[in-house]
Amino acid sequence: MKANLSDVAKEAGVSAITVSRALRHPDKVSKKTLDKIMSVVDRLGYIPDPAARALAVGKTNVIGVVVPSVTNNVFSDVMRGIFETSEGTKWQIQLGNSRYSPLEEERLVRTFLSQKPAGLILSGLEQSDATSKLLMNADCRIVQIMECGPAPYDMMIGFSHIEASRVATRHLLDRGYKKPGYIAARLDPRSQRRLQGFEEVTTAAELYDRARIVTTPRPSTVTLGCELTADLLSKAPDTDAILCNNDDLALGALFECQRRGLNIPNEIGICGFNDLEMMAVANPGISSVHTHRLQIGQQAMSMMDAALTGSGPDPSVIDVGFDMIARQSTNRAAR
Amino acid sequence: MKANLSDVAKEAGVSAITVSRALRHPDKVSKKTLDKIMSVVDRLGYIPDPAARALAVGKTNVIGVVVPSVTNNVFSDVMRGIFETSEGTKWQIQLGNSRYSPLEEERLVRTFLSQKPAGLILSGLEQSDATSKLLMNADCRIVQIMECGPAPYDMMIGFSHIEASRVATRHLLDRGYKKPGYIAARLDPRSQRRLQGFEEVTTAAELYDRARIVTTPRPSTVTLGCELTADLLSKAPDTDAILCNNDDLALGALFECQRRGLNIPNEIGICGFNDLEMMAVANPGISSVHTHRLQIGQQAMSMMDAALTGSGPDPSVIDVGFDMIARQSTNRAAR
DNA sequence: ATACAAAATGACAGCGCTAACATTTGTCAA
DNA sequence: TTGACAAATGTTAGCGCTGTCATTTTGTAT
Repeated sequence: MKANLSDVAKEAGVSAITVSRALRHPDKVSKKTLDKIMSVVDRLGYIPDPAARALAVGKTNVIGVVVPSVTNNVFSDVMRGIFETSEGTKWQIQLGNSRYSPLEEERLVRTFLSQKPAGLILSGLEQSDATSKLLMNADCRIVQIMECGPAPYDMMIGFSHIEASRVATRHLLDRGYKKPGYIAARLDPRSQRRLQGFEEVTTAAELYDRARIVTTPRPSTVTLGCELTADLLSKAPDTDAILCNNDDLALGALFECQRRGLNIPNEIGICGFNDLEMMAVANPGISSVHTHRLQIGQQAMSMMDAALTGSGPDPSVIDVGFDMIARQSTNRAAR
Repeated sequence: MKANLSDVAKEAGVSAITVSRALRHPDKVSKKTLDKIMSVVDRLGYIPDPAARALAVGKTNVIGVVVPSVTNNVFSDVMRGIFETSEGTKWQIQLGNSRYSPLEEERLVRTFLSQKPAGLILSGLEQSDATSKLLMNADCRIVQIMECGPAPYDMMIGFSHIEASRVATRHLLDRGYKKPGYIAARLDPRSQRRLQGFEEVTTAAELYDRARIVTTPRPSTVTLGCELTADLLSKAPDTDAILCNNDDLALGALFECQRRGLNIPNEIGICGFNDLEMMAVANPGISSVHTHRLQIGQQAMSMMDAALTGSGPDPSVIDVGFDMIARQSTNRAAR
C-alpha cells in the first residue's frame, strides 16, 4: 500500500539512491530527473520513513523540549514561541513535562537522548549530576532557557531572575512602601532566586522581616494567592505591600485584599511577576515585571535552528532582560 | 562508545535475538540468562535504539497529540492529564499545535502518521476531508477529545457543548435576566456550537436579539473580554447579562463592568465557560460551566493505553458531562 | 575528433533491531 | 533407554534509508 523509496525509483526509472538524493540534496541531481522524481513522489504520495532515515544517518530531526509544567502560563508562552518558530523548519518538536522534578527531568533527557535528537531545549541552570553528565557528553546541540548564568552546556537564553526581583522590590520601596511582604508557591530554583533578590534589597534597606515572607510547596494558583495573602495578613497585619512570585498569586492577592476592603494601592500595594496579559486590565491594573516569555521560546528555537543548519553566528548566550511595568496597584499616593 | 544489542549479546555470551527477547518478552527467556543479560545491560548502560526498533517492527511507541492551542487553559489542562497518565507507560507523547487551522492539523496528522504512531489523539469532531481520509485508513488507534458526537473514527471522549451552553443560558433566564448577550472570540467549531445553544434557548424564550451577540476572530484574552463587553454595552446598553464563551472573556467582562460601576449581579449578570480555578475567588465569584478538562486528558490517555495493550473493555465513546456552577455573578436579587 | 574534468547516477553495504523459522536442550512418560 | 514434546536459544533475512566509492554521462577545451 504505502510507497517506499524503491517504488518511487522503479516508477521514475532511476535507482533508489537517486531518489534519496533528489529529496535530500536536490542540487546533486539534474533538473530533468529531479522533476520526474518529484512528479512520481507526488503521484504516489510517497512520504519518507523517519525511522529508516534515523537508523541510516544516526540522527533524527527531533528537538526535545523539557519544561517543568505544561499548565503554567509562563511555559505555555515559551512553548508557543517554540512551536511557532519551528514551523516551516524540518525540526520536529518533542515535548516532555518534568513536573519540577529533577529525577523526571533526568528520565526525560535519557529518553530523548536515546532517540538521537538534533537538539535539546531545557529549562534552567541546574540539573542533577547525572543529567549534567549526560548533557556534557551529548551528541546534540543544547539550549538552556529561562535563565542566564555562567557555564552553559552550549547555548542559553533567559534573564536574571534575581536582578528582576531586585528591581521589583526597589520599585516598591521607591513608591514609599515600608513593610513589604513576599508570597510564593512551589519554589523552583528561579523562584528561589527571586525571593533572594527580595531579601537582599529589603535587608539592605533595613526593611527585612522574616514574618512577611510566606511560601508553600503547593503549585501556584489564583486561589492560593488568596490564601497566602490571608496568611501573610494574619501573621503581619501591618504589611503595606506584597511582592508576588508570579501573577497568579498577584491576582489572588488582589481579590483577597478587595474582599477585605483594603484600598489598593494606598493601604496595600501589590506587584506581580511575569506581566500576564490580564494584569493590565484588572481593577486596579497590577504592576508586574514583564518577562519576554514568547521571545525566549522563539529565540531559543531560532538559535537552535541556526546552530543546526550552520547558518548565522552563534550568540551562545542571550540575556533578553525584563521590564518593570508600574501600574495602579503600586501607585501609592504620596504621604 | 554506545553499546548496542550485539555488544550486550557478546558480553553475556548469548545471541542478539536472545537479548532482544529478554528485553521485550522476558517470559520467553530462562531465569538464568535473563538475569545475566540484565546485569550486562545495566553494566553497559545499554539503551535500545527506538529508530531501529521502529524500522524492524513497523510501529513506534509514539502517541501523537494534536491540540489547537498550547496556551489556552483548556488545552493545557487536557495536556497535563495526558502527560500525567502517560507516565509509567511505554507510550511516548508527541505534541502538535494546529493553531486552530484545519490545514495545519492535516499537515500534523500526515507527519505523525509517517512516524507509524501507536495512536493519535485529536480535538473535535470535524476534520478536513483529507484528514478524515487519512484517519479512516490509519493503522493506529484514535481518540477524539473535547466533544461527543456521532460517528467517531475509533474512540471519543468529551461532552456536548451545545447542551452545556443551553444549560448556562437557561440558568441566566431562570435567574430573571431578560436581555442576555453573548460574547465570543475565535469561533472554533466548539465555540460555534456553544453560541448556537445560546441562540436556541433565547429564541425559544423570545429573548433573542442579534444585537446582543458580539464575536471576533481574534484569539481569546482577558483584555479582549473587556473590549467585547464594551462593544456589547455600546451596541445594546440595556443588556442585563453576558454569557461568555469562555472564562478569560468572563474575567474581562467582570473587570469592564466593574470599571463602569455596574453592579454585578444586579444590574448585569456574568457567566463564563470552563470554570477555571480563578472563577471561584473573583469578586464577585463568577458563575461558570465546569468542564472536566483534566479528566478528559487522563481518560483519553487511559482509553488509548487500554486499547493498545488490549487490557480492559473498549468503551469507545465517553460523555464526561459538565456542571453548571452558580456563583454570585448571576445571583440576581429577586425583582 | 580526442582528452579530460566535472556532473550525474548507480551498486553495495550496513545502520540496530526483530519476525519467522530452525535448531538445540531439557523434561517426562513409556 | 528412548521417543515425543515443550522450552530455550540461534540463524537468517530484511525493515527503508543513506554514506561511500565506483561507474557512466555530459560538457569543455584542445
